[in-house]
Amino acid sequence: AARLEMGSLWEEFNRLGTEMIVTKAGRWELGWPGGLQRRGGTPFPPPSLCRRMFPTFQVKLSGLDPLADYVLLMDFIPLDDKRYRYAFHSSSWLAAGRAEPAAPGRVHFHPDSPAKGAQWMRQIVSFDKLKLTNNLLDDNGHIILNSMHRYQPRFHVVFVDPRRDSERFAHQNFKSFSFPETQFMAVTAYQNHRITQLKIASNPFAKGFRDGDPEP
Amino acid sequence: AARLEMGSLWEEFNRLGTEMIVTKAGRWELGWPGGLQRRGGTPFPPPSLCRRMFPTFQVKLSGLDPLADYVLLMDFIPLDDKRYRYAFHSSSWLAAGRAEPAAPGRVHFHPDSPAKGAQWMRQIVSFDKLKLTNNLLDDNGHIILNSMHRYQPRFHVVFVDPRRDSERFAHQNFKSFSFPETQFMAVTAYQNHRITQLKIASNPFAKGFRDGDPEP
DNA sequence: CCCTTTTCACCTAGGTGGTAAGAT
DNA sequence: ATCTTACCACCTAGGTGAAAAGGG
Repeated sequence: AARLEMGSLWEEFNRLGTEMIVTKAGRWELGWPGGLQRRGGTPFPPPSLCRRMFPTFQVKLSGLDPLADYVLLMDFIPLDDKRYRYAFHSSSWLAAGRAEPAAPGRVHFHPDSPAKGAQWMRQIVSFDKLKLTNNLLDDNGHIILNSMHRYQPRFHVVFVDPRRDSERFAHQNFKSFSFPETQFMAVTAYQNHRITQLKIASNPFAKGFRDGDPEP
Repeated sequence: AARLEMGSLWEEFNRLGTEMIVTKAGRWELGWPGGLQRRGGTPFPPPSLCRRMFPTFQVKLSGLDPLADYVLLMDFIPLDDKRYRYAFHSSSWLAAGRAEPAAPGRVHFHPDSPAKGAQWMRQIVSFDKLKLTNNLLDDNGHIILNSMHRYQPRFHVVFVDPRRDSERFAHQNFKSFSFPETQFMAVTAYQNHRITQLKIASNPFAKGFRDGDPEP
């Protein structure tokens, strides 16, 4: 079994309509567009400025065979075949035509895979290395999504079957989980200001944008 | 086979007499000694202020079975049974009695262990998570060393034998490497100023202490 | 006296949304 | 008008040796 962590935060976002930022910027071939430096002074910063998800997808696993090997991974499926736009006057999303051609289907393997069931169950499994991009040509292995389209994250547990011709049992060795409260709209910039404010309030890295004061 | 990376840097340190810092400070039970905060404002910082090695121990592996599993680990053996002190007037180390009782013998498993030979050989294997402490009661799994004693790092490659009663072949499944240029003296503060200057010049995290200017 | 511990300023490294400019 | 990008200030997180303070 798999229990979604931070469920109440996910639901809080979901009530407003979760948005996740997607960017391009996979790799810098020759340097920095407008100059040579970025911030502190790293001349040629390392690859990937693509965005993580917030909230981070995290699960607590149970019921695995402690001694068996498992591979954990995630993918993202379109929730419908529509394209959306945001209507500011009504603060709501409107369908705006059919979906663009689906991006290359990619999966993200949890970097600790494969590992024993005991290891996975010992603590919360966090997909905080997963990054989203809207670059169809991305070659960094990130998850490719279309902006202004809706997605459902999926989580898969694959039992590594030591038997030969284990392919024939593949369907038995595969368990998938979809948590509806983790659905989101991919965007290149936040549309709903209440989403922005909730991100700022709950993401530690956005503390610099907090107005007011404390919380418990 | 295993080739030591950054060999010329190790040799440069070794010619001067490499020193590695060891500290206590394994865990903070209740808070911060002189108050509640440290720097930026983290109220209860995460464990471990113990020190890494610099240079970092890194090797390039070859000749492994790409499809077999291997565990990589390191340990540290005393180079002699002496205690040392540093004579500033002569800028040299002098023997100063017998060694203190040996610290609990610990090993550091590379955190990617176990992994396939192909994975280990794909890129340089770096032990940058390895930390040194002089706290005999350390319970964070760090390597425990006595200050003012000399040590030889050792690197071990263990073939994970899938056969039953593989214990009987353990000696065959174990390959060890010692690079003499990685010997060092454990200290709580640097003694030889030339070591300090070389650390400052070559460790990126010490850039704040560099006087002069550039290098290629 | 010799060695250890604490605290600090200053870095590396990289995750935030804001903003203005650019693209379609 | 709508969406995208580049750059920025401001964070989190944590790895440096210096200097002062502490301990035998």
